Amino acid sequence: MSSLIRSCCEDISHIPKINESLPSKDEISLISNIFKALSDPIRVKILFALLEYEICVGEMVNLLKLPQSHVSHQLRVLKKYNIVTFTKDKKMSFYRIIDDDIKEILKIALRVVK
Amino acid sequence: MSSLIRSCCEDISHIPKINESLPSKDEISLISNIFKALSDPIRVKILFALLEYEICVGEMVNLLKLPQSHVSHQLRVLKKYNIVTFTKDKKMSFYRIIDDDIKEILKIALRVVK
DNA sequence: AAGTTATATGATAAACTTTTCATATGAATA
DNA sequence: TATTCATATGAAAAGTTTATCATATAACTT
Repeated sequence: MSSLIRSCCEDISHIPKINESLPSKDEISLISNIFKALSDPIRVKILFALLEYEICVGEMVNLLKLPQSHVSHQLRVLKKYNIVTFTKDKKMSFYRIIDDDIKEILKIALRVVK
Repeated sequence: MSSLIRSCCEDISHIPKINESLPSKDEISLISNIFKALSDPIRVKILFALLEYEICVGEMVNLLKLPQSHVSHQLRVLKKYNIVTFTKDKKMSFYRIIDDDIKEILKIALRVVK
């Protein structure tokens, strides 16, 4: 992983080769959407809480100490980008992370900043 | 990883336990900054190109077909959040990804969208 | 059925990001 | 040292996101 090829506009072009190796336009857009979902500290805090818990909105309000509508809006962003889903039980919605790969991304990011 | 504890504002509080398990405020802010850096499709494209290459700005302009100042500004964002660094050689700046963990995050995100 | 509780939605102001154009810097070459 | 080329920076318009308040919905309770 550490010996990188150098690509420069002066020498013979690596661009066709690089272009072949890149994800498609749609994939790139979906990938950047995942990271957009994770790019806010409140949402990151929610997601670290959801690593091992399934949490209802009221409990998140207690955890985050933010207005309930603010918490709901943040959960909406996470839902919109397919990071979380929820199960209804009585009056409550219990949120959880959909994909273990997202948990893995969060754990690696924590390792990076540690 | 799949058996989650349910935390609800109605029953005995899991909040002290959850709070202990969470990264600090500063760590959460740094983590969300990593994701902010990755939250734009142009920057994601740049980073996938940098997975196996060290690329100068002019070559990125050729690859992305965007104005040179736009590419420079995007690289600035990636530098600001410590995702990339560069080596000067003659008149040129060759950019590369600093940390293999960031490469790992990008590869996992690609797997998620595939 | 009326009241209460849990969550979601809509509208909007404030804050931030993206994109562009123009220009600056700084290194190499004539 | 003047010119050229590669990259960086600054300012500003356009676009997007965040945070807040007010209100809506929907499901239980009385």
